[in-house]
Amino acid sequence: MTSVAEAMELIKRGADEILLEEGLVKKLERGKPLRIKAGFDPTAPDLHLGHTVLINKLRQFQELGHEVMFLIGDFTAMIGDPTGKSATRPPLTRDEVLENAKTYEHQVFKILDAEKTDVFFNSSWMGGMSAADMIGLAAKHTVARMLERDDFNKRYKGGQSISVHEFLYPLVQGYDSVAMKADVELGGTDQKFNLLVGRQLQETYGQEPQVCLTMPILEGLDGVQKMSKSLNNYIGITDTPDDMFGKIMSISDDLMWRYFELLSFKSMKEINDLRQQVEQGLNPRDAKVQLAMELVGRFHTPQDAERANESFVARFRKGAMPDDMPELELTAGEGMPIANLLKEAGLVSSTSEAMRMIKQGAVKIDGERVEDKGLVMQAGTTHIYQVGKRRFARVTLA
RNA sequence: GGAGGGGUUCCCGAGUGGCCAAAGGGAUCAGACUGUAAAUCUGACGGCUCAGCCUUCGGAGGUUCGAAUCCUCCCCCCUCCA
Repeated sequence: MTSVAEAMELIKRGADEILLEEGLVKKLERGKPLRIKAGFDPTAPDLHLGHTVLINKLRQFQELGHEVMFLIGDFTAMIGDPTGKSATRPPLTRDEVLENAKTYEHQVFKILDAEKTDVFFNSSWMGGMSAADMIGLAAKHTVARMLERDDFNKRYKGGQSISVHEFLYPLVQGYDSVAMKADVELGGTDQKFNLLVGRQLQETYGQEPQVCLTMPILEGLDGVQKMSKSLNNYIGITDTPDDMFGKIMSISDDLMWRYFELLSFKSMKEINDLRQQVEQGLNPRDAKVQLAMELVGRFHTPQDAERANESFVARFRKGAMPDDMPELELTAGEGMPIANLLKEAGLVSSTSEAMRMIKQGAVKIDGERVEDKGLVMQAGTTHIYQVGKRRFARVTLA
């Protein structure tokens, strides 16, 4: 049995803020499994490692023997979270929501134990709420308190519009905590306000208020901006083993430690030991390999991780070709100029780019650098074409 | 509804008649180097039948030998007032 102090230390790892810490200690001291809530928007089923920071924390609670409640915000998705400056989202159909939810669960259960996770949909209690109930709920909170929220406040003061329904989002999210009798709710730091509304509503409804635990937003591959698909600095959990491995190897040596803390299941002691070894001369690359192996192994298999590692070493340290690359056949007629071929094969986006790549010495055929940009490839040949270190294709001209 | 300001190449942002395919930064890509797709340095960065040509500066017209730059109309965004 883990002591309360030990549990607190685990829980605090990587956490941005715990409100209130005393509250959590008190709950833990009762020795009963706590009800841990985390809500997810069913609009974006493609998870990346940034999302998993929170899910890892859930897993930790699960390992400590608590009850994880995974909430799919199918009802709240209709409102659209006003957090940040997100634009109005198109409403989803029931089928889309269910489809997304399924993908979500599938991806999430690579981290969480499906057997020990309860999945909830907030439409199951919100859907039946009448207009009168809704007004009742709205009556529990004041405009002044809503305006305490930083982004509402800025928008209000800045003269930007706030739709009335946007005030409902935190209320509904808060009410979810009431309906689920949550002891703890997890969220990103940007969710702090919403989480606190849950606390307040629970008190209004005569429940012990939940503890709010916020997790930091993970930086993307650039190490500066938050990881997101639109910034294209993400590592998707469905990325191929090679890709995932490579992307992790591409993060800076500094950022690596942040990833270790937030993404690795290694204990902080192990991580600190590793860090010390690097300070004493261990190649940071080797530490990064460990991280890459762990994560690829988690989302694929340990064998995949092993293979990805081998192919990474072969390709980037020894300059070998990858084992599998796209194979395609193009019709050449009377031969095809190299620039067009590269474009057709999808290795470059335009013939202009192809010309540039050739000038820069980035294009190779079967490992031989191409010097002549007027080169015409004959029909009936098969070669491996390469642009840079990462783009390959085996092309047969017919 | 009224008064101002603005829309430039992926993003930010200079450019107010020719020297503009358009400064600078970011992102990206390539090369070199290396300890890695880290870091650093160098270069490229609209398209094409590629040392030549074609198309871009919110949209449509117009003025001019010549327009991102001037004129007209239209669309969109922002700020202030109501």
